[in-house]
Amino acid sequence: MKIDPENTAGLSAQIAEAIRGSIVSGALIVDERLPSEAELAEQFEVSRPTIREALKRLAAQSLIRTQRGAFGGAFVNRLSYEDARTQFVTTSTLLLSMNQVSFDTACEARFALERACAPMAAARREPDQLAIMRAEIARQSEPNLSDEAFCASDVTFHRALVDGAQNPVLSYQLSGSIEAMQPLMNMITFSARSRAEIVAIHANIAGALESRDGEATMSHLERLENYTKKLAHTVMAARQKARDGKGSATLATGDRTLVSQSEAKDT
Amino acid sequence: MKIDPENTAGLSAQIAEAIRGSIVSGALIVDERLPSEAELAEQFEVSRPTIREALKRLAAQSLIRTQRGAFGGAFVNRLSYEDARTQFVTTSTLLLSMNQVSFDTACEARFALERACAPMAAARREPDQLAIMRAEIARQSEPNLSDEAFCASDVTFHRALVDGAQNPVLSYQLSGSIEAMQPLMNMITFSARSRAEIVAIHANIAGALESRDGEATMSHLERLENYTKKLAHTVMAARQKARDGKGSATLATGDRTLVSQSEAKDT
DNA sequence: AGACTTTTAAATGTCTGACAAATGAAAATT
DNA sequence: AATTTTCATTTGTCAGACATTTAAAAGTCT
Repeated sequence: MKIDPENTAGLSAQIAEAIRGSIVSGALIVDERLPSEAELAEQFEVSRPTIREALKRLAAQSLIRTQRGAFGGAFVNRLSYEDARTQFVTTSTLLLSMNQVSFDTACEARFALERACAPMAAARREPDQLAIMRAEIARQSEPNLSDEAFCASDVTFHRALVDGAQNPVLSYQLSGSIEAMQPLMNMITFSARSRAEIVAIHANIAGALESRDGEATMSHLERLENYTKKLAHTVMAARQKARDGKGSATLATGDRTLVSQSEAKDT
Repeated sequence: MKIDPENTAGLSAQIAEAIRGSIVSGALIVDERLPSEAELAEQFEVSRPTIREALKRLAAQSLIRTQRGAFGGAFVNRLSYEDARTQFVTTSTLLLSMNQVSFDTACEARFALERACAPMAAARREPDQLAIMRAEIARQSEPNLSDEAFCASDVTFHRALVDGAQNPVLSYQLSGSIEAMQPLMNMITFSARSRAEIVAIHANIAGALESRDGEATMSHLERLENYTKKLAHTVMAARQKARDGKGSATLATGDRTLVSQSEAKDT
């Protein structure tokens, strides 16, 4: 593990990379304690603040955790599904909000992934997941529910569906993907009419899962995808009209992202 | 944006979180320059090293980039698909290597996701993707190819398939997922016999995509999944036998992960 | 002897102050 | 007018110091 002081990348970045390599390669195993900051500073021949910056980089990625006090220090973290999911959600959310991803593209990806686990969920779902889905359907039927709460319930519903596949790796990816789309979904204002339609499809999905019918689950999901896209298009068309009204020229195609974007200044 | 000095989370973590919030909420837009470290230190009423640690945390997640010199500073980064993918791959790789994920579970997730984009790839694939797949099939047929090179070619092949769906969000997730599984795949030693089998299935897949047959693509992918699992089980059974030979008692089920694991010391 | 309290050493968290290096803008020079 | 030099700004790094936390070790009392 040697460091090049001339490298423009910066010492702390190089050191972080070196330690990350040791973790990935298995030289440092889970729960193993790293040398103290003072020792690391000596090893890498840099100062303690530099080491600390490197460690903070690793901590930001949940690769290590630190503990104060005697016999404290930095320890290799066991990356939990929850930690991984959180990171995935923040990354995906930012990706969607900063890259002018069209609503259709994001929506298509999300439902393609969700359909992927429909057959597995139909085959393996347990009463728990069905119960959650039924409960969320009931909540979504309440008339006094805010749009945000409706969307949050939607996320819980679909997460239960994904969890029904009983595959933690799939759950990690899909629930992250679904959650990352929530800000986009929150842009849609749901009328009583559209809510009823969505709840009906949700009920279809729950029913298909109950009777362990994977094919039906997939086709209902497809209907839901198309309906969601249609709703989004309606919202965007309305906004487009409002924008046209105040005279500013904007994109004519209705399939751009809903979130407001800063002008893309490519570096 | 106020900070609580009494919070046990640590000042730099709180400050990083505050700035992250400003970025996610849109208060800070892409390519906007943050105040200088000295100014931030004054605003948050902490010292510059503390601010620096916070900024390094954000830099580790590609949320900001820094530039030295006059009119330099920290700038909000536009998160690119490539950056997001890289982060996703490292996170997923670590997750798989540190959580005793069974090979079957990871394999099942990977192929479920890949099948999800098969219909879209069949409908939209362009000559480019087909050309890449044919080229990789040719490479995989070379007899003098190392196992690692064979796996790398495998990744390229499947990535082309995924890219065929023409959905960048899907590509970001799936190619990341496929790449994260490579270390597990590298554990398998491919005999000439098994390579021939895999190449044949790959050819089937390419053919199905060429004729835009989504159903056939999916069924070939399913065959490939089952064959991959079978291969892994054979390898694991052999290792199990070797381990039994030297007398150490281990798990009897053959579906545990291939990678060596440290004992799980739950915190 | 055993249980409880106090001490203590090690480690991280933070601060102050300083210097080096890079960088672009403005000023000076040709 | 073009080029070079100067210069202020900002990040990168360092050194040393003190505060705070923590668990082990030593001490004390019953």
